[in-house]
Amino acid sequence: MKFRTPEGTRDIPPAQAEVAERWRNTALWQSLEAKVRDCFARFGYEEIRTPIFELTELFHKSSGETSDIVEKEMFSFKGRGEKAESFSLRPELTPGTIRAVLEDSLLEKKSFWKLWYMGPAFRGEAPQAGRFRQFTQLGVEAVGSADPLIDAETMILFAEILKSAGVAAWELRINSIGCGACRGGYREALRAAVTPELPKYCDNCRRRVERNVFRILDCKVPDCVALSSRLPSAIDHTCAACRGHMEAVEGALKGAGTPYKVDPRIVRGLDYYTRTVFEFSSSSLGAQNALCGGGRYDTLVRDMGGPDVGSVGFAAGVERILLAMEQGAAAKPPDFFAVAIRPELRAPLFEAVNRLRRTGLSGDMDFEGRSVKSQFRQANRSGARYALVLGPEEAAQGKVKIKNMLKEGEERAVSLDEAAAVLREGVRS
RNA sequence: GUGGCCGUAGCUCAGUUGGCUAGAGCGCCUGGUUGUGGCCCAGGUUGUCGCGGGUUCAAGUCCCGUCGGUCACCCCA
Repeated sequence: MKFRTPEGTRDIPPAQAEVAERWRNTALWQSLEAKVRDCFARFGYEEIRTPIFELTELFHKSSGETSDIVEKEMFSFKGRGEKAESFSLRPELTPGTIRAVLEDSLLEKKSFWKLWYMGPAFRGEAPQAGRFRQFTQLGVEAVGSADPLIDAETMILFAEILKSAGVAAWELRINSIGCGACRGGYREALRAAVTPELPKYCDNCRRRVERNVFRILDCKVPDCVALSSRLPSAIDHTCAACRGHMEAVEGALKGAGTPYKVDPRIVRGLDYYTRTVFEFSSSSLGAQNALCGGGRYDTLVRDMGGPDVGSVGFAAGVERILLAMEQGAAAKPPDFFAVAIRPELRAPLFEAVNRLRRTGLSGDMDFEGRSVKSQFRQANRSGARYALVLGPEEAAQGKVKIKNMLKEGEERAVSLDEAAAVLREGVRS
């Protein structure tokens, strides 16, 4: 085979292709997409769509220069012409979404927006179970509110998505990393606590002390985990306002019956988070077990040149949700499959099929000139409830025969006009 | 970028200490039925054994290289 998908990318064929990985079929995707849209609608979120590439600079400004994502995982390319700016395929959708909110002056029209999105994102990492170079993110951004209830709402919403998708094995962990007022103090407290034992930490962590101490907390090297478990936790260093915010978030989660755990090790890899951060993970996933990550970002909109308003959002991996849900989905079978007894009847049959389709029924026929037996085999395989049979006898009377594929021996000849009614009646029951 | 494992039919895989013409199950096709599917029966179809080189009388099998996949580290959705 000469051509294959680029490393870390996947095709999603129709369900009948029966590829080994159950999640790779468009029937399953469509059913999840429908459920997800329904959840967003029930919670009052509206869809926004943005380009899949943006100016590279946008990601540097928003996601943070030191985050791994912009540091080494972006697919960047030069634009055309004189200016030849650098563009990048989006590694996440939050920056583009906020950019759009500002560019289209959404906040001038309404001071608070609940937006959702779903679309491809790209990161140049080494692929692995549940990790792809092109993957699909779905997420929300609630822009223009500092209300702790909206933090809780995004989490409750995602839990609802998991429920309706049929993902049972999940866990929600939350943390507060403080605001502009208290984060600096915590940073210093961390540095002070880490420095004396610095040689005991891994190479990575030693670099993190200067660049981003907080990330030491989510290092997975066993020695570092042991060391960092004794470090001061963010919650103890947050200001009264941040503590109050966290308590309100927890209260709302409890009230909604959404189970969660406070985990001081949740830090997040992106620079823009403030106060609430959270992560949904699933034990049925493998090493890459994060389903969804999110949190509050109270300074991002302002940093990007917009008004000083608070926001909160999350992003989830659609492939991972699909991977974690155990039930499959089959394609919807057509209402009928038409069979021509003689090759010369294929043209009139084709006409009949199209007439029935125009009435709203779904149906198909053979396009390979197969034998009658084979056509019935196809009818059976398609899952159609009815076979529509056109042979010399029926043609002579201007009729077609309708055969019920589910009931042995049930056949009746009717005029084409009646056929539509009979099929619709049968399909409905 | 680093490391482990794996590349044989459309799919899942077997293939012994190197040894006849490379196999099974499933699928697919045709027939058993002047115009009837599923079940059954009969027959049929498909291979660059990932690629290149080496050892050997002989390589799917051993060696080297290479490409691809996969899992893990890292990081994250």
